[in-house]
Amino acid sequence: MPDSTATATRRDELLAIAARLFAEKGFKNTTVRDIADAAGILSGSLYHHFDSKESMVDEILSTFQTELFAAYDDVLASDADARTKIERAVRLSFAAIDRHPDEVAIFQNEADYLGTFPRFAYLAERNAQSRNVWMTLLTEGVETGALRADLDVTLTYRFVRDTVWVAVRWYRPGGGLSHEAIAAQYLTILLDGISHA
Amino acid sequence: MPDSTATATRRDELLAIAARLFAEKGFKNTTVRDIADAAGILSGSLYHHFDSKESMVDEILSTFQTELFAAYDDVLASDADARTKIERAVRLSFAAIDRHPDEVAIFQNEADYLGTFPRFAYLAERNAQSRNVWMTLLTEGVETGALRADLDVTLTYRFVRDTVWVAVRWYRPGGGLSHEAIAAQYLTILLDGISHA
DNA sequence: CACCCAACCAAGCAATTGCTTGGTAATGTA
DNA sequence: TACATTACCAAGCAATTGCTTGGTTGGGTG
Repeated sequence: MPDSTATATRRDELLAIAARLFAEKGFKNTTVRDIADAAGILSGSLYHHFDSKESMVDEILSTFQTELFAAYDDVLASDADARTKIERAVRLSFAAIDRHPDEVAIFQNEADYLGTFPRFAYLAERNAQSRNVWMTLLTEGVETGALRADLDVTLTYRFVRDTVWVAVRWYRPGGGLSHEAIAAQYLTILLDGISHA
Repeated sequence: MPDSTATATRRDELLAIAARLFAEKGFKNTTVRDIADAAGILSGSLYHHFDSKESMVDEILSTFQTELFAAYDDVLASDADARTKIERAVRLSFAAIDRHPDEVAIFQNEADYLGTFPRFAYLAERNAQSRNVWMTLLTEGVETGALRADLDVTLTYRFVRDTVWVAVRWYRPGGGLSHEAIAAQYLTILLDGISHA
């Protein structure tokens, strides 16, 4: 029996190495020789596993997005109240940063640029999908009275989206602060503000 | 008398063009030919005005940082109360995004990478300086009772810093929302939260 | 009129880039 | 033993990159 696990494992190893470098230095700024060096092989050998450097990023991003949006759909489909769903969506985002920091960083840093190529058109679609999720949750929150009535929902959406994901810039898995603790603190600030009650 | 104004003007034009491209596509991803094309000249002609592509970013970033931190120092030195100073610092940041969107974007996107080169060591220093400003303001806010006593000041600093600057990703000067309006909305969320009172 | 100089062109070079080609070593499988 | 497959190497090519060099132009200045 051919060990398809070992095959997939080596590929996944290389993908993980590439993801780390793309996240650290940027996609364009990472050469195939950088990736190969980090993996202990020659650059040409990468092309035994992948078609192109572009297809590496493509696979990294699309795999991650699929997983992430499945989780969002779960929250949307649940029958909890608006506030609970918002809290779950926030916590789930910080958990994603914890589990896939490189993927989140790549998406944050490169999506705008990569999105200009037809191949990465799905990035814009996912972005619209994410917007729908948050706008739905926030609108429901205002309508049910869980959130302030005078909220600019669009602006709040941007605020929440940006603040949650930008944490990938400083959060390091295994550091002093767990992603759950950060999510909790963030939710406190978001929901109740930093001002003295 | 040689017209030193015209000289400086052409240089500034070229710098502005480079800044726009660096902000749009990234530093590494923008070629000197891109810049020259956008300016209507040949790539080699850029080297009549600048030493290198690197020195262009350098000048763009250092000029902006000098202006920005002068404004922060103003706020810090004022004798207003903590909450007023925080509000002024926030408003001033959104004003900076309004006046220098390209420079802010470049700093946000490239500072981490450029900071690894000795030439751009000042970026890390400025970063530390910015941290000092915010930590001072927030700590003073907690001590004077303007802010909640249970705040994680370091975490709050990161949230404030990130949220303010990340707005450069979607804010467009001259759009429907003024930077003052955005700052006001943001301050409402930050200080009082989005939850129903 | 002779000259100056800022701004630019034309041409190209050396380094780096993504990627290709033909081959090899190791580990299985029939 | 013959064959297949996976993972890799060695060498190099074509395109792109930042930058250099020597020369030209055109609006001023003395």
